[in-house]
Amino acid sequence: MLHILNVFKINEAATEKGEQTRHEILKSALRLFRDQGFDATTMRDIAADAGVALGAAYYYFPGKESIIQAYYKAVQAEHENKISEALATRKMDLKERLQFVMRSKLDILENDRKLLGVIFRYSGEPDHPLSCLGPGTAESRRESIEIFTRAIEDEKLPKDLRQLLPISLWALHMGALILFIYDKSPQQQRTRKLVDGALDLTMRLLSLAKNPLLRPFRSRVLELLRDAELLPDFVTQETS
Amino acid sequence: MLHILNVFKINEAATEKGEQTRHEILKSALRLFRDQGFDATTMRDIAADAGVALGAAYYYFPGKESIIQAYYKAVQAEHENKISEALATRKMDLKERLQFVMRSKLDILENDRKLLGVIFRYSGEPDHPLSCLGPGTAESRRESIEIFTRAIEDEKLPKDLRQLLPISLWALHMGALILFIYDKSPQQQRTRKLVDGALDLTMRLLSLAKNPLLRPFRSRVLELLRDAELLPDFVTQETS
DNA sequence: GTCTATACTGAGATAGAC
DNA sequence: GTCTATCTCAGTATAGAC
Repeated sequence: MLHILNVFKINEAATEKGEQTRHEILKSALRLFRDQGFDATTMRDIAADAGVALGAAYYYFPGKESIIQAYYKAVQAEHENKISEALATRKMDLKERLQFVMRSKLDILENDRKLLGVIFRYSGEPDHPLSCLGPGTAESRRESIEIFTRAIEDEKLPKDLRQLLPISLWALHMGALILFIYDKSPQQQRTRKLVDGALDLTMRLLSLAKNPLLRPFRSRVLELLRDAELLPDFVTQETS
Repeated sequence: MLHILNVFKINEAATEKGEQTRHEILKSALRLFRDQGFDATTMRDIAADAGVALGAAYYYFPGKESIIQAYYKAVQAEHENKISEALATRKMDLKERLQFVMRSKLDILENDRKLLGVIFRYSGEPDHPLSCLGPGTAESRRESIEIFTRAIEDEKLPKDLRQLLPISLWALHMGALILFIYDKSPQQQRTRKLVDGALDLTMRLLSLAKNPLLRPFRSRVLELLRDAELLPDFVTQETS
């Protein structure tokens, strides 16, 4: 039952009073969210549990959702740490690297599948600052895609695939998170199997992509996504 | 500026007082939602606009979200009507039929892209009755997938593809709706182009699927989805 | 800048009268 | 079936202690 809060230990050590309080509030909030669910937990509960006044909670976090946002940022930070560490110490081929990226993400989120759902709450509302596909989260999304870019950067790949792959893998990863949330199988085996299988297919597709028979498809897909502005430039930048 | 409310005309004609009131509330709600957005509109606004008391609004709709649900049901009903009519009157080949299904859906939702976002609000919360992927909306989802099943039923297709295609097309359609919501291009050309292009690719892939070179992929994909319980049986039935 | 205490507002939801 | 009155509670505002 290892929880994500390890991340905050960095802050917890060398910190002034303010950061300490902020951390306490965050800790209480996450425990309550995990315990009773996001909607059932009130800001008053959180403040009470953290031993501060309601105003203090609002002083540090504009609202409940921004606490979730802080949590997800911490998740991403931990994910990046895990990956940097693994890339530095182990020798892995492409498939192993991608597997590591996917699996470690699921491992981190394992006990927080309910919290994760809140991340998707505004996915259909472009203008909401927490829309997981909107401009408000562009930076976080860019970082997330970057992880995949790094995982494939040593690979010999044609330029177009180098552009296409990270965003596709990121999309796969987002889909996996959704499935993960709905997955009632023990230890979410279903999701883990699907991710492995999908990566396996991706590997095969990659080597197949060079086949002359499939060339037209490859450029067709790229053209399509480019027209729809679904390539990274769109996803990572502000749309006005 | 043709709006979806035509659908309700069926009710509007032969109806008792109750249905009439219900319809008035729905009509007011949708107008206000379109005008000021879903969250900015209160049940009080709706009741006032419809000329009934707050309690009356709650008598007919358990809450704001259930109004959206009623709206989306009407959308689906209209979609089905349009398609039945088109299938009965015109001769279309497979691609034309699928294009018609996709395009008519976008046409119906054209002016309600903001409302549409609410449909996705609980996509990350399996237990919420309005989760667009959860058990609570299984019936509506089944109907939606059925539309695609009907659109391909006259086609000569191997059994496995017959099972795989409707759910894939439905997924494509869901993705298109998301893109549609975010699409700021005039008349949402981007989304429409993408849908056309994606269908074009689908057609090519279909004919390619018979190529011996791609056989292993086909069965691999199917196996993968089956293991992940992502084929219709999962999506349309209750999960306990 | 950090935090407490308290009170207010607005909105979703419900109970019970008619 | 419909209305009025009321409840609850998230979020805000504020005034002031340190």
